[in-house]
Amino acid sequence: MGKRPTSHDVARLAGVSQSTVSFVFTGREGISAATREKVLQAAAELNYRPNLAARSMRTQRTGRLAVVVPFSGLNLVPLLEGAVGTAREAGYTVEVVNLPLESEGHAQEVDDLLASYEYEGVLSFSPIPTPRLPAADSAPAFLALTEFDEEMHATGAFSDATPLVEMMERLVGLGHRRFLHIAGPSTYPAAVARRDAYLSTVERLGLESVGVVGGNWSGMTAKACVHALPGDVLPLAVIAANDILAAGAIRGSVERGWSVPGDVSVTGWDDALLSNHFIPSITTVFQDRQRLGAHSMRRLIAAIRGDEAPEQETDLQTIVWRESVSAPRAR
Amino acid sequence: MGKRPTSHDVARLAGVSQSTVSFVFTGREGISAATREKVLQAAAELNYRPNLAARSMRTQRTGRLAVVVPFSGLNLVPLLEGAVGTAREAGYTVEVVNLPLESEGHAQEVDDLLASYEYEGVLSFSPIPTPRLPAADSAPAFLALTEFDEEMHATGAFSDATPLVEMMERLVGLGHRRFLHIAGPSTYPAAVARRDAYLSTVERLGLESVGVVGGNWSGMTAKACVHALPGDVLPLAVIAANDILAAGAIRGSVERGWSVPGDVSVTGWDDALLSNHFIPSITTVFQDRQRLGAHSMRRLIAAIRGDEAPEQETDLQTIVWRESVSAPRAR
DNA sequence: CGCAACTTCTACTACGTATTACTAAGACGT
DNA sequence: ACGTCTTAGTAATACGTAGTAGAAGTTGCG
Repeated sequence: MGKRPTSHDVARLAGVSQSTVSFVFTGREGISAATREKVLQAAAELNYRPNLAARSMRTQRTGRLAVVVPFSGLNLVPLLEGAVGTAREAGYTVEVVNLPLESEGHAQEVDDLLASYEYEGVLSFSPIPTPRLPAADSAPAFLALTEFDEEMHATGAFSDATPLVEMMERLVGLGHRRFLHIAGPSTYPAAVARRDAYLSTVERLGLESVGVVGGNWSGMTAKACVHALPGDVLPLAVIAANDILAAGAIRGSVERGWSVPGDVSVTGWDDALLSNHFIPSITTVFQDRQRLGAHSMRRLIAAIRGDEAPEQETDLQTIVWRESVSAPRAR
Repeated sequence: MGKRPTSHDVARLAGVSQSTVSFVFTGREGISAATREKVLQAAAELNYRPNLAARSMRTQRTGRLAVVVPFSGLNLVPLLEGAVGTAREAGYTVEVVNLPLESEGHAQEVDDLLASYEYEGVLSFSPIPTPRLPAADSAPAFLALTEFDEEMHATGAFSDATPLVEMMERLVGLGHRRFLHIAGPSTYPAAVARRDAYLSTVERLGLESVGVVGGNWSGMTAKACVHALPGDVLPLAVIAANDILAAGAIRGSVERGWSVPGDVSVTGWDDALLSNHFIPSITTVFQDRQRLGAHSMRRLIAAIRGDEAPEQETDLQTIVWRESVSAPRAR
């Protein structure tokens, strides 16, 4: 008969009380080795697994976390991999909740998630303002990977745009003076951070900026932007917020008969799958998303347990220099 | 006091019994509109949510599904998006379990997942043999997206290699006679299916095959394979199992001074992010992974509920013709 | 008016576990 | 021999819900 065995069944078979079975499974002191062995053997024989729903009701803990994810162009797999793996090691299971960026009422949905009491913590990879927490003491921990501060500037490891500054300085060192930025959508903190870093670097180094164009993650748009440039902008350095935009920019340049990197140097971001095989291969910023995912999850779990927050990870982003960047060709 | 409200609290506030509250929330007949309204208002006031652990214990249903995922090179985001969205609409939550392809004992881990009784169903995007089910009647439903049949040939929508046949026929129509296949790892049913389709098409049409090379998803390997070709193979048509491999092959061809598509035509698979901006843009097979994910989840849920399996989706894969393919240049 | 049928609600119980309070039995010191 | 302390186990209970059996009130019909 296919009835799921309970701790009572195990107790009966082992000749002990249900309490003893429970003690064995929760690892409590004061059980003799002989009894423990008997219980474990009976449990194995019946293929017993504790009923997590019952346990959860008794302990008032669910052992479950939610990850809020904007299923969109960006590659979330490494982030998820890091987060899920870390959570599992800590004994949590992870549920994935889809929260598209475009959807109305992000904050409301996250609020609901928190208020549902079904999760001990919620980790959001969607850029959303910190939601209000439910009134209860037992409010789950919440952690957003990217958060807006009051001035809508981005914070968080994802949004660290210093590699962009470093790339621009290197380009200047190679002889570049004229720059163009192809930006991502302003709903993305990371895109905003890169745009701001671009503008402030132009300002600080006294460079010529042809403009800030774009505004979405479409390579077609990037290509169109390059086609719309005046004919006398060469040599030019294009700082794209993304490898897709960079690829579009390269395509557009080549279509106009401009050589990359001879006439136009291009940088991207994300180290997309085909970037290193692109012709020319694309200079980009590699993000260690798996490590970032794992780190975020560690922070969340520390918050749940009241532990001290783990140290911030460093070197999550590294510049990968490739063929799409060179000194401007003498004209 | 931050105590979570229960149905008893709601009942007290609404002046009814706990049973009535339960009836309202489970939508049972025989509750007057006035009473229902009173209950809902009290619940809203207390911000009451049914405790799913208690409900689950009572109903013996968890409302949870697991998705087993090989976090590896392939882009799983659309698959997950489709699957998670569909499950949510059907009232299920989805947990993500990482099961790397390389790990030992796949079947064991999936068995454990099934035997844990924590999930009503398990959907696997990892290519694994069908695991044995636990003895209980209440065994959860299991569905693997890709399954091996007894001869280790791949089945399942992912592994339908007919677009490859169609691409080869078109290439033959353009005048191609000499082919090369760059294969993926044989642990992937889809890779095996494409290799087999390649070989049988070569056979059927009496073509010349330079070989089947590769064996992983690395573009570097693909590039090396092209470099290793003899100098007199032109014109050549390269059928790569993947856009990454295709990109590597194009890179290798260009490095050897061969023009693509003039000397070498190349096809890929997956429509990777940068494929349409590649120079030349890559002819590929677009997979509607989101639709496939949603369909797989519908199948799983139908199996759980004992419903009839939904009809197989068609047109999940479509060929996208791009610049990397043309008639061989006259030599 | 009386009985049946229906509507609307309530009292009570079971689900499987973790844990508190308690008991029985030795061990130990005086 | 007696009381105390320790060890190893048991009995009993609460967690919050869904659903069964039944009660109270209302309507229908002869």
